[in-house]
Amino acid sequence: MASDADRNLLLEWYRRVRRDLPWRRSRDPYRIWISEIMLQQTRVDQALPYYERFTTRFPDVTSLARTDLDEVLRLWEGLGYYSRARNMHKAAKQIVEVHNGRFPGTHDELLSLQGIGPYTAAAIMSIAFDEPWPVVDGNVIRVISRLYGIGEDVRLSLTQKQIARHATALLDRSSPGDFNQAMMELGATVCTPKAPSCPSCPFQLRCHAYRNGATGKYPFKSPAKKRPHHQIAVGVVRDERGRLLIARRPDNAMLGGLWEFPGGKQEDDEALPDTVRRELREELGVEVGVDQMPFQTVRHAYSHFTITLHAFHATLEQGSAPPVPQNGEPIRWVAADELVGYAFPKANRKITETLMRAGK
DNA sequence: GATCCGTGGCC
DNA sequence: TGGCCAAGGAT
Repeated sequence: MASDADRNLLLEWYRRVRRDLPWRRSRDPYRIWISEIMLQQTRVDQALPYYERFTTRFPDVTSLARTDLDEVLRLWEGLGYYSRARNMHKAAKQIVEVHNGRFPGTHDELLSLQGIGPYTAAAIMSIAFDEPWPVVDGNVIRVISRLYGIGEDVRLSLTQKQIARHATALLDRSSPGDFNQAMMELGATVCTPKAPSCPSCPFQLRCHAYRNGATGKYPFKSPAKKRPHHQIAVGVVRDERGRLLIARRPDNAMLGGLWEFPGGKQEDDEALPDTVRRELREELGVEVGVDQMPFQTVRHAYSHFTITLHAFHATLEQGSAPPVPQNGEPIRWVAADELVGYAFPKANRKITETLMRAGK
């Protein structure tokens, strides 16, 4: 199936057209690791500015390990999938404690690190250490399913194993790093999900999908379930000094470690101000007065549901107990111009931007 | 195996 | 506009 001719076609193409990306200017496994984590489910253009800021602030694994998670999350804010940042911080500590700060160089050692799975371990082994481990990411799945005409559902692990066997057979064992990056570069820039640029593809003439005029049929992916929509109401509680109440989300939760305005999901037949009162009573043990109408409404799409977020001004009622978080996580009263110092998820950040403008 | 986990760009 | 997609991993 795979031949030296195939490998050479791809490598020649890659060495001719490859993008000049910052992580391609280094063989430092630490920097390769940072880039691979950031690029998980994330486009190059979105990751680029984060990579620059992150590697400037944390030039080595030791500096990352000794920094508070809150500061790491602040640098990660907006990039999404925040468990990546929490896991990376934990892995940095593992590397310092278990490996004396030297980045591990075996596949098993990499897999034992938090946040490193089969893809990332293979990527680091091949790119940073020149070891022949094939990567199988979304790009490789798409390229190989078209190249060999694999029509089974790529959501199935059996299909992915089949594709992994092809990737192993095709891998150039003398330049595994370039080969893996070439496969991904091809998927990202030529063999794209929609309207692939087949005339500029090194595999055009040997591609099963192209020869059958069927690039749109590969890869086959079974339909996704549609995402539910929720109404969310939050309270922006202001004290007598004008400070605002924010709460930190638990590390093991969605958006874990980020800060937010307290609130929650609207129940059936519940007015939104009542949602705010109920949620703040449940979460913080306080009684609050809430505006009748929200001062801002934000629509937002998460990975598996969508929300409409309604933000209400609120104040503690006379005689209310002070806020005490029932989940044991920190809360804080902060001035509007201090909100930049905390990591907020996107929908909440839109609220803070309004408040900071109003605070000027 | 199925589900959870963010955000931005694209059509 | 709504759904799809992006260099996946953990549970």
